[in-house]
Amino acid sequence: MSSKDAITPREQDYSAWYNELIEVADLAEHSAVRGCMVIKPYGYAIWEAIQRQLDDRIKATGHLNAYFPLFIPKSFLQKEAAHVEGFAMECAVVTHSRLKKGPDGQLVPDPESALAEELIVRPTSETIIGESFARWVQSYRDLPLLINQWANVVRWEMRTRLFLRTMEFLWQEGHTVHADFDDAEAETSRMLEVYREFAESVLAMPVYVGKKTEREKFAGAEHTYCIEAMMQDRKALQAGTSHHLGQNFARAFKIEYLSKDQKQQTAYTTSWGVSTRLVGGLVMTHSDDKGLVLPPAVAPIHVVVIPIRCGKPEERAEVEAYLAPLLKRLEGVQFKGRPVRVHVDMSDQRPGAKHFTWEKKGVPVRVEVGPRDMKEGNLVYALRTTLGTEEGKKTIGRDAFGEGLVALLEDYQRGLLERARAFRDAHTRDVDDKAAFEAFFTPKSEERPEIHGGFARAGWCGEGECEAQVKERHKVTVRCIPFTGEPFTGACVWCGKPARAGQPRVLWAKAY
RNA sequence: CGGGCGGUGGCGCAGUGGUAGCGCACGCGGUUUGGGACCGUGAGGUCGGGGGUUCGAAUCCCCCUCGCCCGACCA
Repeated sequence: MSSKDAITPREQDYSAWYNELIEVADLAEHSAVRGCMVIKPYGYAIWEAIQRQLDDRIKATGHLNAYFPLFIPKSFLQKEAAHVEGFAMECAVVTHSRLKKGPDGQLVPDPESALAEELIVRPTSETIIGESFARWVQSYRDLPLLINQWANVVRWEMRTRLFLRTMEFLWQEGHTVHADFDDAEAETSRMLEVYREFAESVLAMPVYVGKKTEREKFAGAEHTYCIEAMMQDRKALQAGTSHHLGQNFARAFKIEYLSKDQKQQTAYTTSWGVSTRLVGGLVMTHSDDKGLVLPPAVAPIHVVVIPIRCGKPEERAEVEAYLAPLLKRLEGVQFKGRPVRVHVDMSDQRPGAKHFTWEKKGVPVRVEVGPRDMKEGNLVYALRTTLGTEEGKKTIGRDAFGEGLVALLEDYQRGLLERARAFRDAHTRDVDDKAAFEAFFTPKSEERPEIHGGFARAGWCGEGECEAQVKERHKVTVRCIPFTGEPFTGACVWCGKPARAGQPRVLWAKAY
């Protein structure tokens, strides 16, 4: 693909579109290390925006940040049976502490430096943190213990995709300790709600909330709650998880406290996380065939100004003088608690080329300033996506633009959420008949196998066997058992036995 | 980890045994500038890595590696 060409349209090949978009928007690239990515400055700025705003919420709910080691002694991982079972297949293992020159001059691990106990590069930190928590928690007065860490983790994946699944990824992982089950349960729910609100108000990504099935829950958890988003190819993306770990890790690591009535009690723990995968979700929720589309809340740049003429020093000076009152006006102006970010593109590309560049990078508002506008006290602006309203550029007074910018960004942010919600709702359907269920998930065309119905709400008996068969046959899984919805009294869509009592229709979908 | 397809300048590609090329991007000079400018002139590649066959390998053979797609696994 030459840089002059447009990217592959979504209709033609959704995967190719995704990969090319990440390249042309300059978000990330493959590294020399298989399965690992380099997050480029523009992509990292999006992650930083996510971090900042989520970190604010994590702190607002009483959590403190801390940092634990990258390396986990193998014996720690082994202490929780289900946990080690779940992660054993994808662990990077450190076996030696130094290199030496081998017979052929190549560096090899020095056999004499073999570690007495091998170290695992953390795939998640429940165990290493559990070991600390056991010492930190002594009394009921130490509870609840509410900790979060921002970190990288490694899971040795066989098949990777930029942002969606890489061997190393960045995330936050909250780890908390509570006196009893109910308090841990409240925490698990509270943080899921933080994620839901964050996804919708910051990422403009509508999500379904619910509980994972036994098959899909976190290795070592009592139960797992999740937020699930629908991508434009109608597949589900697990965008965040919150786990009630019960006493599983507390028992394994002896996280115990003396209660008010002088009894030694085993604590209850939770963990919850979201990762750089959200950036991939963001891309697949909003972007179009022209490139990235970003909600202003996470856009590294809110407004890019494209001067029509700025080749000569006197032209630049004129543009700068014209923009000065606007930039001054916007100083200190905030959107979603962060300064409004304006970039003036004085590079020597032609105006059209600048439009294409910034359009691909998803900047919400592009502003043109030309000789005509400067004469008339105006500027011309265009939104990255018009969201179905009237197309094209609008002329507005320079000062009026400054006045109205925050409202413009707010409308745009809301518009993206509404559009995504409408798309999701249009492709989420109650399906009660097995034949209809199968038809729903059967691609309409060989050429575009990814296009299928979307999310189906359907009855489920609750048996893992049914789930397994559906996955085998249609690559469809239960994404979650929604918290809301009428208890469903009909049959399991697959086996025909009665749906599990008191449970609503569950959410079935193909997933990333 | 299995199957398929790929790796030639930053990007996209041509080149099937005989002097490594093209387009875009890039540097310099100039003319331009309201949706991807044009002219002139330059720079840039031990052809993914290693081994083999050959007088000679980007090209043929073997091994490795990385990427993409499909499976199994997974945030």
